[in-house]
Amino acid sequence: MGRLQKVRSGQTLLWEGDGAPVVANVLEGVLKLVVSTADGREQIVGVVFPSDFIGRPFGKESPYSVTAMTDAEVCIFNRNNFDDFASSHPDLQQKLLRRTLDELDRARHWMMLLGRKSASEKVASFLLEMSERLSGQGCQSGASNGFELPFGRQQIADILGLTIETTSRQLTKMRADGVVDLPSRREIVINDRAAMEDMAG
Amino acid sequence: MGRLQKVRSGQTLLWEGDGAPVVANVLEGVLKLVVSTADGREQIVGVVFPSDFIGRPFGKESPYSVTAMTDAEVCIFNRNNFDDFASSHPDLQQKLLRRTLDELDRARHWMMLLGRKSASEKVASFLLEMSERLSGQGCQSGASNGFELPFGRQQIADILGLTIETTSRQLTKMRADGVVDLPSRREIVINDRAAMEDMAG
DNA sequence: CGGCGAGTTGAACGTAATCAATTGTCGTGG
DNA sequence: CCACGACAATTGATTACGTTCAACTCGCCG
Repeated sequence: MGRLQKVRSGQTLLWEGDGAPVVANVLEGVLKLVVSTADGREQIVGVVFPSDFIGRPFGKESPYSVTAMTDAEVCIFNRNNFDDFASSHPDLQQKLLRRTLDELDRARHWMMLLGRKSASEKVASFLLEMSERLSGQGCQSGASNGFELPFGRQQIADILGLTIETTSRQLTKMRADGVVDLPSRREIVINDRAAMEDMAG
Repeated sequence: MGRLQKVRSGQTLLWEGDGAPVVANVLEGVLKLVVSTADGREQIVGVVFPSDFIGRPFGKESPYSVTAMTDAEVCIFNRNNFDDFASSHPDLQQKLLRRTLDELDRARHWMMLLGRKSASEKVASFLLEMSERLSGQGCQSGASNGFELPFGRQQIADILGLTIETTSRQLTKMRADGVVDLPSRREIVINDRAAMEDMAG
């Protein structure tokens, strides 16, 4: 019933406003959910990791684009089939409900960040959340202090509602203050977690 | 099984971070969902109207406060009872899932507003959305051009991630430009909907 | 070595925040 | 009915933060 599909980094799986004929499960890789304005500004409204769910069951059209940030692998279902299947499988539906409620909590928490936090607070909050979510993935459990981000500066900016320059400046400053190390473009090492948590507001 | 409860304007039903022992249905009035920082900044992450749902099924603690913005009336359920009941009633669960998915879409759309829109775009978007949501409530169907907001300037600011001063200035400017009328504190009349939609970005 | 894209750094600008004062509105009591 | 007080909203002046525009650096691959 599900179809395995490989997606290359940068490739878009679903387009904002399109009729969304599919839902999917992420097996491998990281994808982003993006909302855009007419004049090209972008806001990333969600980041999807393996075992997470993609698409909009019971809906007409996709409210956002879904694009791979790394090479990825997803298991695709026809939406109508899936809707029917879900309707007749309460246990699946409950699982889906729980996930959706979690996503909603996360989104609302993020709204506070976008609406009320300063640039430095945004970056600090972001690094802490990524440290948590990525270490769930990685080898050891618990939040490890070093991790590799699956995306570049521009994408961090699109998540935080900042420009790439401001994002870069904040990271540079954190490094200067000794709060983090930046061994390579996409690697982050949190030196002083307590200081970071203070900064996050 | 449900218990009717009246709530006075300003009264808080659920506190952020508290164990949330209840869920509820709104019968009458308007409530807000609020997330706060340690230093007192507030962001409204949701506005709840009659027939909408409140609370966090299948969760430990409430991720936000719920406060009445007007006198209100809600139907309260014990959360554990509700969870059990939902688990054994797939139709209810599906309804809840649909609602939650809708809320998630709305929240994500709002993230774009908070992260990427200018003050004037925010206010315009806000007025258009309220025009839609409130006219569903009111007498006639379709979006009517005049409506009464259930909240004051500070609360609009807390929804848009702005200060009260900026919000006020934007409204004044829109009135000066003839796009809206402001017959009283809480009344809005949209004169030029097309212009408003342009402004919304 | 050269060229390209991603990232960093710098300087000037602009938007919204902040601080402060004034106006307006509503409810209460004289 | 009007005067008053309390609170909400508006308006003004100034500041600060993040954006914008531009130049430059770094790492990587041909």
